[in-house]
Amino acid sequence: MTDLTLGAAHRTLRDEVTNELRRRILSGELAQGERLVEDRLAAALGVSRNPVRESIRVLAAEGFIRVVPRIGATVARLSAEEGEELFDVRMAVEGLAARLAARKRGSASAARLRQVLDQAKEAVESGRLEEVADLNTAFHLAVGEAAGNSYLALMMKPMLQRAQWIFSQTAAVRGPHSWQEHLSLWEAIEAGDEDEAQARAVAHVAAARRSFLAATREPKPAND
Amino acid sequence: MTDLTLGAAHRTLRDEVTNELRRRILSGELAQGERLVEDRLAAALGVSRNPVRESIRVLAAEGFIRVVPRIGATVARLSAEEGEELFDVRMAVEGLAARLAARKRGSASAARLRQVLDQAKEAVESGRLEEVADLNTAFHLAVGEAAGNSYLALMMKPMLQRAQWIFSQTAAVRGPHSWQEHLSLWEAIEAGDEDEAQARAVAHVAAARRSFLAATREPKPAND
DNA sequence: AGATGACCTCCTGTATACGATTAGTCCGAT
DNA sequence: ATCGGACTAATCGTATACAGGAGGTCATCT
Repeated sequence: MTDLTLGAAHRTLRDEVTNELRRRILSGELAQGERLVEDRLAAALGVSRNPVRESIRVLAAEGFIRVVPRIGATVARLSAEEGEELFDVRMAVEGLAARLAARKRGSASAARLRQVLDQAKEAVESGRLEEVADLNTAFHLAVGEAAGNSYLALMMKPMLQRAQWIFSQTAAVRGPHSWQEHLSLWEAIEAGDEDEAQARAVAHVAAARRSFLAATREPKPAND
Repeated sequence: MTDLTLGAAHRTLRDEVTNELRRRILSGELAQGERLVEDRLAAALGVSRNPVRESIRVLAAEGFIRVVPRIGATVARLSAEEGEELFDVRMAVEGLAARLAARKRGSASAARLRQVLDQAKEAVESGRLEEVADLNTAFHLAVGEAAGNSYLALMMKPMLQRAQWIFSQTAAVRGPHSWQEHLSLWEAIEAGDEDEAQARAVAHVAAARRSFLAATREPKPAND
């Protein structure tokens, strides 16, 4: 490992493995219910079992992996109900995040919102769809960070990744329509209108829920 | 390890270590900012470093531990602001939990609520204060589980433990008064009154916040 | 043929070993 | 006396080793 990262900025193998496994789960490369055999993952990633094991514990705490003692780890299974349930949590949490972000408008992290919006606009227009999904999550998380509540942001990260996972599974990409709602939410936050920001955040999640339900009820995904 | 636990019910060392470390953090035996040296913890608990390392990752994901690569782990520090911030999150999340629990009244997990209430009443009357704190967390978590939303319950567990941690640090035990509010919340849930259940849950957290603020503003804790 | 039991393989759980980096300490030079 | 640099101890990051449980397979018995 001739690696030039210095000091605390060093990225350990366990972090790289965690991010890579999470990415593979979110993208569907690792399917729901698939076994995660430590030896094989370690060999595939070119590391020993230890970093893999530590990653598995973290991803289990985040709810992406199910671990049974002495049996092993599998990618979690997400029933349709569990998918739908998440939206209730999101409405409560993201509504709060939007309200607090509006209250704190103009903070440094609020600028990040505009930045993500611009990146997303560009990605949508270029048709880079996988990137759009990541930026979608990034925007929602940026709202959480703009709220200036550290635990809220800590908690939202796995929640939003789980949401991204659900959408990647159901192939219900909302794309451009979704970004107009983001823009609208951003305006309310910038205006410092707490009630409106919360309402728009909740409405946005509710719209995502409808899109999810349409996609799961019918074979053909609603691609609005 | 001549240990008779069978099958999936087996408790691994990492689980035991995780629970023990979490307990020590919540109780204050491990102070904020204290270094967690893997070797020493392993020796103190009579295990090797591996279970300890895996525990550290989990507790870091839950927000109780801060890890800096190549430097080590320390018990997280909680500023007064961070403590206060948590209450905003709790009001949003626990309000939702109470509403959903009221919607689902009569489910199997709703019976658990009554059970915890009874245990707590007994513990309060016997003056077993440490147990009361644990039961307090257990009650709030039981509301989360009665909501019938798996991710909500998953998310609430570390959140409530964090709340318990904060209270143990500030020595702001609310005791009996708190349990009357619990009883009142339980009644609203049992009655299936969603609005009232949410309102009472939010009010309960708001009262806890006031108690927390009073305890942090003044040296002498408000012990209502 | 179906059921039962022994064996065997795979894999997890745990421990130990070693390399690398950090931070503290001591010494010398200015 | 203070600053800088080299040495050293402490401790993390990673790899490897080994024991024991879980599940499958095959043969044998009924």
